[in-house]
Amino acid sequence: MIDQDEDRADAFFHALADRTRRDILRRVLAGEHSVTALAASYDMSFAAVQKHVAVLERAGLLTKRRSGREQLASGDVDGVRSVASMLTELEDVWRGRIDRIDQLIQGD
Amino acid sequence: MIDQDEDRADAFFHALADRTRRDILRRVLAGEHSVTALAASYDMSFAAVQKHVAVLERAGLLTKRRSGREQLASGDVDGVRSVASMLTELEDVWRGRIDRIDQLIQGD
DNA sequence: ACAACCTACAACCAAACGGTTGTATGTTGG
DNA sequence: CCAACATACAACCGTTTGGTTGTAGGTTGT
Repeated sequence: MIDQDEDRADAFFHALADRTRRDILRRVLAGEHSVTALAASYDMSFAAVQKHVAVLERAGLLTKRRSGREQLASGDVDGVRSVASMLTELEDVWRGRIDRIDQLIQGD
Repeated sequence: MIDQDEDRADAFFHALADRTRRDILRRVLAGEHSVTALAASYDMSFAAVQKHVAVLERAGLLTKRRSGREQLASGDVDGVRSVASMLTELEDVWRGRIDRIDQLIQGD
C-alpha cells in the first residue's frame, strides 16, 4: 500500500494546519508538559486542548508518557524532520525542472 | 500584526494537507501546466481541480500566468522553502531543549 | 462571425473540523 | 476512604472543506 505515505502526509500537514496545535507543538518540543498545563495556556476548554494533543499524537508529532495521574506530552522531533524531508523532496522535483531547462539552453 | 505569519502558516499547511493538492504541486514544480491539463489527471470535475489550484495559489505555493486562453500554473519553490524553514524553526526550539538538558547534566 | 475551448465562479450538499458540555475512569493526598 | 485532580471520550452544534452541477466570459481558429 503506497498511499500509506500519503495518509501520513495528510495527518502531518493537517495537524500543523492549526495555530493552536503548532503552538502546542512548540511547547512540547521545548519540554514536557502535562495536558492540563497545556490547557491552562489557551482560552478554550480542556477538552478542546486534549483533542488537539490527540491530533498531534495520531500524526506522530508528539508522544505521551504517564507519570502518576498526569500524562506528560513531549514533541517528537523525528516527526517534524520527516515532514521537512517531504518538502525537501518537493524541492528536488523543482530542481529536476531546472536541470531540464539548463539542458534545453545548452542545446542538450 | 504578528499573527499575519500565523495566517500564512495556516494557509500553507492547509494547502499541503490534501493529497490531490500535493500532487498538483509536484506537477507544477516540475513544469508549467494549464489548469485543464492538470484536471485531466484526476478523477474529479474540472471545477474541483480549479479550486485546488486556487487554494495553492492563495497559499503562495503556485503562480499562474496567462498564455492565450490557457492559464499556466507553475510551482513557487520559495513558498515551499518558507514552509520548510518554519519546520526548521520548530527543530531549533527542540535543540534549545536539548541544550538545557545538557547544562543540567553538567551541573550548570 | 461563431463554434469550440479554457477558465472562473456561484449555489448546493455531505462529511469533517473545531469548539462546547457532560459523563466516566483512574490516581493521589490527607 | 474519599474528595480533589487529571484525563479520556461521547454527543452535540455551527462552520469549513471538498466535491458536484450549472452558468457566464474571454480567446482562438476557421
